[in-house]
Amino acid sequence: MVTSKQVARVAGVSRTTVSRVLNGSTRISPEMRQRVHEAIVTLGYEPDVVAQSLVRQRSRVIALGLFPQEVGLSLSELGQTRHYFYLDLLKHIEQSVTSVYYDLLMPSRPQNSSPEHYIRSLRTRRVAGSIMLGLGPGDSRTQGLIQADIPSVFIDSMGQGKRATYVKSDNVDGARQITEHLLSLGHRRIAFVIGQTIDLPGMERLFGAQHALARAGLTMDPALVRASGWDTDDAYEATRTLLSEQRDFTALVAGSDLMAIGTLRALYEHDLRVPDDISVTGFDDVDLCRYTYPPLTTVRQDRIAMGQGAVQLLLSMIDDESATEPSPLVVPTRLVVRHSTGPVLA
Amino acid sequence: MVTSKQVARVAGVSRTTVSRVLNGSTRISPEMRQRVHEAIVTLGYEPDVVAQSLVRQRSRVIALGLFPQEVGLSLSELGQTRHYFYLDLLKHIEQSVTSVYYDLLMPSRPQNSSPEHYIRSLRTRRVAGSIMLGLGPGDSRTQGLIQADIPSVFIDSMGQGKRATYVKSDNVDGARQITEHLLSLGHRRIAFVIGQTIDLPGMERLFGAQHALARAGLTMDPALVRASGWDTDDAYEATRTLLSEQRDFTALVAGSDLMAIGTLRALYEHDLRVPDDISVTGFDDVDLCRYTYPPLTTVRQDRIAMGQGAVQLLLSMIDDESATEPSPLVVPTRLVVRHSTGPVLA
DNA sequence: CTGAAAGCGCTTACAG
DNA sequence: CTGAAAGCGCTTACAG
Repeated sequence: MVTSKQVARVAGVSRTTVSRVLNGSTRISPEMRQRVHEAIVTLGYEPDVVAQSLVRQRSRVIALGLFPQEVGLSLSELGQTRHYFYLDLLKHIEQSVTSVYYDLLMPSRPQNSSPEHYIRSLRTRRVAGSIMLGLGPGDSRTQGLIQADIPSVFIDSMGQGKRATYVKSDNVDGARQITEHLLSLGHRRIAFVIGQTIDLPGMERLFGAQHALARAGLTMDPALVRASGWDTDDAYEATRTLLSEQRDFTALVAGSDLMAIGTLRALYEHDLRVPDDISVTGFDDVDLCRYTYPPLTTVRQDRIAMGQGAVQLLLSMIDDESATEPSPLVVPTRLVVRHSTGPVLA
Repeated sequence: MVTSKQVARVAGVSRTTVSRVLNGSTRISPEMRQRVHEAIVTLGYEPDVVAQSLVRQRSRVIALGLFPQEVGLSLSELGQTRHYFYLDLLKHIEQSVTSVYYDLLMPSRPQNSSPEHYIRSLRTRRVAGSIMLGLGPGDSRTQGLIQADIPSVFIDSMGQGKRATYVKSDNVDGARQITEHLLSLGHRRIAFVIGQTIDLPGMERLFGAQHALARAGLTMDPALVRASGWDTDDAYEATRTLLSEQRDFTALVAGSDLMAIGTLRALYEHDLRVPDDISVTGFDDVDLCRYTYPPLTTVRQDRIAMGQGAVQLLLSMIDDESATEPSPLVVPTRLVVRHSTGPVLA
């Protein structure tokens, strides 16, 4: 490999000067700068990032932590329906990270991974920061990260500390909007097939719905609420069970779009038509929404704002050592009305 | 951070000894080993991987390259239906990589990425090797990698060199099996909605089908062959077009399971029943196959063997500098008969 | 504006 | 079996 030493020799300067040119230091005579640049091109030099990481005590790498998990596998779960939205979000994260020339790392995680262990492994890799996507509420990694000095941003789970903050959609407002949409269509008996109530999005969406109901002078009927899990299949099963137990509702709010897909299938199998017999709503606004039958009324999460915002926050923490505790970013959501919802037919 | 120097001091030995204990050198007295271990535990020491990488001239990191792409984004496309199978495969790759304590890296790639540029960026990162998944036939990265000294294995695209090899399913045989299955059910007019003919899996599957037909004394009718692209939607559109032009076929071979899903939808919209009116087959055997209606007859790709095999090959190249040119791994495929295929009804 | 020297945290011949 | 010294390829005070 070409080293800075060789560049220095060819350019007839010291390695110090080469380094300075590379790092855009001022106080370099144009002539030196010129000579060094020529040598760099001639030799096809590119600095060794490992050496840079060592001396700077920090690499240009951002660790990615995904989902609740025991075994430490990050990509394993990505194909699951419950993570469909995150796949899309990940794209924007990667885009932002890549545009500032950081790499994304999936650290291998040992089995016996205590919080300390996890932190230590990030530290020995000298990662500049970490982005944690969709962790569960009691994830051991959160513990360590919020008190460590490694900048980190959590998406869809809460983590706050001197060098940690989080990003999330305004789930409460989104759920409120969509529930109000149903109420305005005349629905009064509304079923809720939600993901889980212990994680952040699940909790908030439930809360938002309750809020909307309360405003309308209604309360949520516990018999119409099912915390099924976030997969398409979970929602499918839960909807079937719900239908077998009672079917006096005119609308069903699913916890996500992919869940709504499961719900739709269960309804069709029961010969119920959407939206004529029952209105159905999703959450997320993934691309598939346009392909369901009928196209899904849902709440759009602004993944661009979320992804870019998360990276932005992270970079500002990385660059500003002395930063004050960064405040969380709450991204607005927006109701998208398609054809899976309609007025109550007397 | 705790350094080996501190460990040495606490244990009352030299850093050399600490290093030797860590790297499992023999020729260490049990007593020394004991003392060092104690110090390590006491201090919670873990070696700095960046420093290790520098001195060893190699990091414990494997770069991941995914899909044909201009912009250098790896995760962006993962959600597309055409990559559904790869998501599953990726899981096994990660599992294998992680079990030997390597990290997976998605290097950020600059826009003007020439082959040399790509190689240089891997080199300055000191990656131990790279796994390239589903690249297109003329990918610029392949060029560089096959002549570079960075060990690399290509999955589903061909790349061979002194330090490069590839892994793929036996697509030819799989396509042959499934075509013969249809032939044995009495089908003679068989349509093919295939992904693309320029990439490796597409080419091989087409070839296998032709082979089976030829054996039966038949030839492929060009009017019944559509190279649509690999997405569900592509297959959906292609099937619609096909049906609008001619419908004198009794079976349809889709290029993948996800494509078969698109095909099924198009057939239903034309009021054709599967398998009574038309038999349909997929390829891959993804989990969704059991959820389609009817469950899909398909060819199973052994993703475990592919993933583990790829990592195995890579590690053997990494560990054995002087290795001879490694031979490619071709993983057997297996016909899985479900309910989307049936005999021709007179 | 420029360079010699020290140092980042490790490993590895080389001596003993 | 053990350690002092050199070195991996950079950057960064410190002098000048």
